[in-house]
Amino acid sequence: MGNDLLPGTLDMLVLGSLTRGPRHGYGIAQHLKKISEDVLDVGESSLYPALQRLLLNGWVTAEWGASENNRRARYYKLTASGRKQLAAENREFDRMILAIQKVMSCA
Amino acid sequence: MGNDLLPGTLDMLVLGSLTRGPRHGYGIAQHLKKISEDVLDVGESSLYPALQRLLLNGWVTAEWGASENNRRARYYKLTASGRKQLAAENREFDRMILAIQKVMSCA
DNA sequence: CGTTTCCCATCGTTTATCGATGGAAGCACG
DNA sequence: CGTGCTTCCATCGATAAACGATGGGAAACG
Repeated sequence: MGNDLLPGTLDMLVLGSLTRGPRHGYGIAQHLKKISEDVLDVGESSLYPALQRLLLNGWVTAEWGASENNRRARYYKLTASGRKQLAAENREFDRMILAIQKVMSCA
Repeated sequence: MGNDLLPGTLDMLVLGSLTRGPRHGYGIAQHLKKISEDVLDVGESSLYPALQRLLLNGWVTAEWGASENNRRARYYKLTASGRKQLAAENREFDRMILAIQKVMSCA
């Protein structure tokens, strides 16, 4: 039931989910859903392509490991460059939101 | 230089530009650019398809007229249904923004 | 055992936006 | 009068992002 998220924000959301430490894909999806109180519902078919992008750009690294309960899982970790990217996307996002709100509050 | 706007928000922005009265396409683009202080830069090739969508959905109507300086121009006007749509999109947008900000402020 | 939960991932489709392009009509200027 | 700038319309093809459907394997759970 949770609606589509705003396109263009997925990479930022994923990077943001990794600031507190590495997570695996499934964990990222759950984290987003939980923190947003079910507003954001990222399907895995959106998530994994996003993670591929982030890997390609060097914004995260991946490492196989074991999840809390003995299952194999691929942990994604924010790199220094990823942190910069996150900051940049955040700034840009705020800029946009502000601009949009100016328009919306009429003037 | 003004960057891409957030995808998915264009319809809302266009509808929002019409709350104060009818405008023609070119005027909408200028209005957005001006109010947002050059942050939003909607190309006409993004704008006209959007206007077509809005027409198809009955959220705006179009009427030919003359612009301030003797040029032929097509004026787009918000309908009642368009006003409802705008309100709905606004609510949804706020919901998303709030959710995203929750994620971004860590937690 | 069978089912659920966890966790990975790909493929094909859809949809939005953009860049490039084209045209016509008024205006300003030399 | 011609040239070019601004205004205003619009379409087309490419690109990229996100989604739905789908598939599979391995641990845990009853």
